[in-house]
Amino acid sequence: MPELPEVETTRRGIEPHVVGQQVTQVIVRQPQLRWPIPPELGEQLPGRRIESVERRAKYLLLKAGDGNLLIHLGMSGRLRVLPADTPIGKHDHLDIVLASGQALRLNDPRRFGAALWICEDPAKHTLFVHLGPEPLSNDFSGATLYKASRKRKVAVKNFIMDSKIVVGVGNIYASEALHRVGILPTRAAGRISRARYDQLAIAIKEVLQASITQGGTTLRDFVGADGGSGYYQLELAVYGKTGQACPRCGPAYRIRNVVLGQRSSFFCTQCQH
DNA sequence: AAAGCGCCCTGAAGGC
DNA sequence: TGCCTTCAGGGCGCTT
Repeated sequence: MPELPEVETTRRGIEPHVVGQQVTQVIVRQPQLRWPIPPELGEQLPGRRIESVERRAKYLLLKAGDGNLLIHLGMSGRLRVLPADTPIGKHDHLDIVLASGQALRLNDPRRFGAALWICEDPAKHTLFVHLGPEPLSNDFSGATLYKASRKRKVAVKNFIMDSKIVVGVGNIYASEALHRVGILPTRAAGRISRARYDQLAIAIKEVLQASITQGGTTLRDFVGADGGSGYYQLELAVYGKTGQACPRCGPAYRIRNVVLGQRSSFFCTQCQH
């Protein structure tokens, strides 16, 4: 389930293999992803040269002339660069074949991902217009969270997972960051002080950055762009640890699980308030 | 405007 | 063993 660190790791993994490459062919085997892969992708992309691979939120943008290939990995998507004649496997929905003889191959069992062709400036696209700041940028801070949260009654965990507030904070890192700073995920966003939001913003940056540094995290099925393991190496304190001892409070206190906004949330009632 | 939740999908895990 | 059910998850978009 790619979170932002996995997407960034994927971006870095594919970048050297695709930038500067001309696309020779687009092979769509299964167009029914989150949105259907548009015919324009196959019509426009061949013959173009990929100029850059950028990331905005969890979207990857491959710039090719006046258009962009947008890719979202959903929760089970993987991108790999491999020889174009590599036998296809189950759920290999899309190949972008390159002049180098390699192909960028999208595999996505659950098909929550997307591949779109965007002609306009991506920043003006409806998917991007309402996005909040990048969590690792200087545009994101405790002030961002504090200002946006006044009078908001939504649970703080849902609040920090709202892409209009800040992008790229997924379910795992939301729980982890809140535990780090001792904030209860159920607490109303509007009832948290500026000082605590300063800490929270730092914690979000820390967990995301640490995970990117580790080369991406995952629970199960992430494999890096070159096929290497992206298995989660960063120690998770609370996510998925229901019933286990809180690493901060010791064996007398157990991690609890509550569903917020239809997402499992993990926390310790002793050290989080 | 804000909040809540349905939905898209497959595979893993658990129950019987 | 095998079938069935449940759950997981990102995030758009509809409803209240």
